Amino acid sequence: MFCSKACEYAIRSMIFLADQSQNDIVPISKLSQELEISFTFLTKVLQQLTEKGYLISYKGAKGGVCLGKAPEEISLDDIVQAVSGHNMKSICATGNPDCDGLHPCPLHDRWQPIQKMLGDFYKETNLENYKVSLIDKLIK
Amino acid sequence: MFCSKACEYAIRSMIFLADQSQNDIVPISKLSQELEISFTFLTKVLQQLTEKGYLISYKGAKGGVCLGKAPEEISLDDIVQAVSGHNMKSICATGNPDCDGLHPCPLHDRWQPIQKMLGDFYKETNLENYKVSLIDKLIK
DNA sequence: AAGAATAAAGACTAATTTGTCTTAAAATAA
DNA sequence: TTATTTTAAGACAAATTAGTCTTTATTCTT
Ligand code: FES
Ligand code: FES
Repeated sequence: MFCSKACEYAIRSMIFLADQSQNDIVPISKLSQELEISFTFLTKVLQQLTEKGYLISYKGAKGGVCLGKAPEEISLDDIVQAVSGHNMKSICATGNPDCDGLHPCPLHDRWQPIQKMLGDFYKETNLENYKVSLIDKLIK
Repeated sequence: MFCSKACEYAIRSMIFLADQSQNDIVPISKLSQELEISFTFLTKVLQQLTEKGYLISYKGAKGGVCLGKAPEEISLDDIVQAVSGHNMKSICATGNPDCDGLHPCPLHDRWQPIQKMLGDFYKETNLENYKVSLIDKLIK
């Protein structure tokens, strides 16, 4: 819905890897089993993350992938951008390609605060803090 | 991004119609010109809104479409649902088909407040109040 | 009654996304 | 070295979405 299937698979895979207590090397076959995603398709999706440095891949026996950066250095927005080529920063509710306020669509004023929170969520959520609910954050 | 092109076209068309001072009958050809959307494609999209009663269509010379209900009776969520068949109420950030809290994905806790605001936005925004910014609403 | 304007409907095409299959390349294990 | 395990890469197929084209039915105008 918000992003493509490919994006969703990427996010789920990255979270799975972040959940490994050590930054272990996990074969994509295992990821595909655990997350119930087609192995060959997942391989292609994760290649895009490897290209951008968010994953490191190892060929051969005992090979697989592991996080390429510290968990707090990888945001959901990074993942979305790597896989789908655009971020969640300027999404217009009516499909305007640039929701920048210069050429606002009729929904712009009302949509903007929602859009802002959405963009912040993707940018500020990373593989370290994704477990912390935003409500907890407000309580503290 | 959030919805399909068809959805975006539907929302833009409905807002255009709501902006007519009277609830005039507007030919789809005019909508397609003003909004720069393919005429034949737009015709098919708007047919779905006519089926659900959100539009009334008139064939023949001087024909066209007009709103089928009072503007405040038509929410963005109604439009999305009519055209794409699903609403914005339970959207999981990782593609989980039912984001209901029973089978939460790893992002659920953190995502939920955002999801709530998003759902409320689509449900509470209608063709009458879409111009009112949510910031204004808070100030009052 | 005849012609023009308009939505409806259905078959078709094009583009994009999703997914499969096969082969190659690299690394480990025996 | 040879076999096995794994990612990489590219061609292909299937599904979904977007868009076109043509015909029909309806309504207004003259
Ligand atoms: S231009 Fe549409 S929401 Fe900003
Ligand atoms: S199940 Fe994924 S956000 Fe609720």
